[in-house]
Amino acid sequence: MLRTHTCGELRKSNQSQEATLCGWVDSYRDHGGTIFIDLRDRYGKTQVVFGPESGVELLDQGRTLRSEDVIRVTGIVTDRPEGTINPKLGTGEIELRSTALEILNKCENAPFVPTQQDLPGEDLRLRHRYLDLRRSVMQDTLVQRSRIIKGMRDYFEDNDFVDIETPILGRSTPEGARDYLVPSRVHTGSFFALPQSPQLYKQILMMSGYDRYVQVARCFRDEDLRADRQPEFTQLDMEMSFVEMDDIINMIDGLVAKLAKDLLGLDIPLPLPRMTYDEAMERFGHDAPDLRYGMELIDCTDLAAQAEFRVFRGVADSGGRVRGFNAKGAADKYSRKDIDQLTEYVVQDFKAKGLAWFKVDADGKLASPIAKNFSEELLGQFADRLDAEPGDFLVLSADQWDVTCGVLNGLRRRLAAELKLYDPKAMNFSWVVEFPMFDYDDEEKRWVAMHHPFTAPRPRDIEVLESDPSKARALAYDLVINGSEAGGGTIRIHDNAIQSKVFGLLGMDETTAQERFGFLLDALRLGAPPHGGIALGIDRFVMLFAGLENIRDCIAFPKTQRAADLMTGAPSTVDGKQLRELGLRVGQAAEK
RNA sequence: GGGGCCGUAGCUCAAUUGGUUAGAGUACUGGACUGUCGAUCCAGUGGUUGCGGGUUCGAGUCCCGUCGGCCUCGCCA
Repeated sequence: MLRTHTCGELRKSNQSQEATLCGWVDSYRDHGGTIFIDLRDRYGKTQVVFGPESGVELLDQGRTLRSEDVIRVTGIVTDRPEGTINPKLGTGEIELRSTALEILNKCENAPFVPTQQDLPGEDLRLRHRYLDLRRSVMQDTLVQRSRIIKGMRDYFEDNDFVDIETPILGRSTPEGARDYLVPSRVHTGSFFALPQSPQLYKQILMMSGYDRYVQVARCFRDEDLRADRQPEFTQLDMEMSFVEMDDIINMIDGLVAKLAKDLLGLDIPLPLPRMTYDEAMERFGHDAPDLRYGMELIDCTDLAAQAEFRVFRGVADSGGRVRGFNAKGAADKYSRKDIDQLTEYVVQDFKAKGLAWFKVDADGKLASPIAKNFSEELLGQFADRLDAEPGDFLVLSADQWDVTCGVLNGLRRRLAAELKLYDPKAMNFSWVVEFPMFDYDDEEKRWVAMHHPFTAPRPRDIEVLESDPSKARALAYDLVINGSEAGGGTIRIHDNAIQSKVFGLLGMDETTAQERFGFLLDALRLGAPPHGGIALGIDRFVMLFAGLENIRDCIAFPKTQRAADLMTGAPSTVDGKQLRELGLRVGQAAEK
């Protein structure tokens, strides 16, 4: 090693020892006859001193040092003089009196320095990621990430899971997300797909007798990005045989409790609370409700049906819903202009036609531009239903059920953030279970799997599978942390007949099913144990555990919203030769 | 594919209703200084206001297009 100690290591007990440190120049303070350098590595900072006793030559050399130079410095560990101890540094009681300096690499004209107080724009940070990753916050996050993954691996190892790798080059399936494709040179005109998840492989592993499988798996989905979504992400993927839903959930409960204890020092009572999908949508309008605050949704459709107000009655009469919630004491926090903005938000983002609202005045009466359309008695009933007290702010959405879900979930999250209704450090874990098996796709005019086509229905729903697919509920479960989906899994179908039936419901004829999933259908007739599993989004776990607001900050080399790597310039065009070898020609749209 | 915000010195930002020579902090360069730790003090360098077009006597500012970053709806089994 070029160093004897790290920059976070030296203490008073090292007094008078000779030590050699390597690191980056964090800052320098030149007083003429004395120069101070804070030398930094990922372990900490140590003050290095070049003084008169260092000699003219060394002092002049020290004077050339600038931020982010990489140096190797040897000196004597010395107690700091009275009154110059720096309590902010772990090494603040000592300093290194330099005797030799080697500049390993100068840093010239850095576009930004990791120590500057105002963070540069994110494009610059991504373009020069090596500078950004030197920031202590980024280093702490990546260390936290490493610990989370180790915690997960230890936990599953302790529970007799086997870590098995599955292929990155696999078969494309049109179901689900868009695939990233890799052309095959050997099979000209054919393509591999990068895995959206190791789903089928892990099921096959269950049929192969590895009854507890785990993998830290990289997954790829070619869909548009979000603050919490990257095209390339990492899952903690696991699968178990001879289990029921409770077994998987209990296993993950134990993991969550362990991670919360080890990393955050939190004691999480188990079992984690559960609610069904139907309950979540009814109470919160979303399948990953944020339970850190209240403002639960309340149905008022029956009251709306009695109103003269056409918007309400029309919606009630046509099978829609009128629902809302009460933002306690928020009436004076929202001006007419603010409410106009809320209205614009729900109209633009959730296809609402408008937003109904009331402020509760000092007498407990509901005040609003639309109040004149209601009898006083009916207003009183709305007030009772919504538990209205003076100063409350009530919002209501009148529309088709799915629109009211979107609108009210959006408003609930927005108001909770604006009104600071929760402690940003609070952690809330819960399960949402029994998702619908299917969603109806209006464009394709067919049923599509809500989770994936291998999901088992609740046993009692097998008979309604064909008669009324919308009623069938799945043995599916999502882990929700602070209103964010942190993982999801299902019990799988382990019966060939049911699997074929589900493929059929999804509009897949037998030939297609055989072609795409023949190997699975075969395996389901050759000794398939009941099995199920789950995948946890590791990036989101880290993000939520670290209290970060976007997923890029917990990934070393993330993509931008347009799915590009600004540092390397990926994706890029390739040589004509490479294309010819693959038998590919780029079309006009791509050339433009 | 739709909606929104942003782009001014290396970096972070300012610039009145469209009006004189586009400013500040920081970084950088030179100088002073033996105890600082956001060192301090003095002086200086630094600009195609992302790019292209338009409106105007006059555009950083208004309009259109385009590139890039972010947020979001759709999308994400």
